[in-house]
Amino acid sequence: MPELPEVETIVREMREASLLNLSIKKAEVFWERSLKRPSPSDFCRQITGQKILKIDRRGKFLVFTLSEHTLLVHLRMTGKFIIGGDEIHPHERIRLTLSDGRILRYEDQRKFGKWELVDKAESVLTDLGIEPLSAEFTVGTLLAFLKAHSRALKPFLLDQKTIAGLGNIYVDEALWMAKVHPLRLTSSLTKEEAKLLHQAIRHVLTKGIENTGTSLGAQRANYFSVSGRRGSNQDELKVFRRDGLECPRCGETIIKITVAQRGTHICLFCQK
DNA sequence: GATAATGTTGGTCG
DNA sequence: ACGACCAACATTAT
Repeated sequence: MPELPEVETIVREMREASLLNLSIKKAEVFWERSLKRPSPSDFCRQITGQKILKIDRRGKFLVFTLSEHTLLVHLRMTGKFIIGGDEIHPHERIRLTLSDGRILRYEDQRKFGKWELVDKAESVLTDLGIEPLSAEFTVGTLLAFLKAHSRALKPFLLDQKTIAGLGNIYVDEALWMAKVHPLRLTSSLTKEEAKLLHQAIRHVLTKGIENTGTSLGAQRANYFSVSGRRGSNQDELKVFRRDGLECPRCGETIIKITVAQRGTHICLFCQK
């Protein structure tokens, strides 16, 4: 669930919460496999005393630049950060105690998320594709990517090696907005369709960030940001999880199909 | 109460 | 190179 807009929201809220320039006083690992490397004991020993110099996002990764190392965190499906509180939550996997006394807790119900403490972030991030909200991501670059492959559009957009940060929600929304079917072959898109798709991708991601992310459902398992606030972008979704309801553009019933083993929501009238 | 489905990614196997 | 399938895991919906 945390896709680019959700991760971006977390980064911004961490900066606003003044985590920058604090140092890490203590680290505790409650679930070892949430840590990809190094070992829990090495991790705790190495990270203790390091200062948080920068907090950034690359694709769906959170990138913490520390004084000696870089901490990379991928939230996968259910990872989340919470500042404050004291009791250990049942889903809490790792905890950092900061120099001002505050606690940064990492919860991950399904345990898919991963932390990694590395010397150089590049070693992990090199395989990631272009940032879709960067100036380098133009219609021209998208068109070149589309023509370079011949595969279904949806798996292409979900592939982090090409464009970094899109997930199931924002891909369905972007495809609906651009009026293209998820099974269309990348190589078959016209220049005009590529332009619409480029606009749509940037639009849904920008809106998602403005709305501080998408929080589906009412449960705790769903996305909420560092502050505990839910996002509001779920109210803006046009097709995702809206199967059986009317397409907001043409009134046709939205259907759900499977594409690349992922639930996929489309309007068959709008997306041929 | 069993079974299916769930936002992500990485691996294997054709 | 690409897609189908599975695995990691816990919880909710059917």
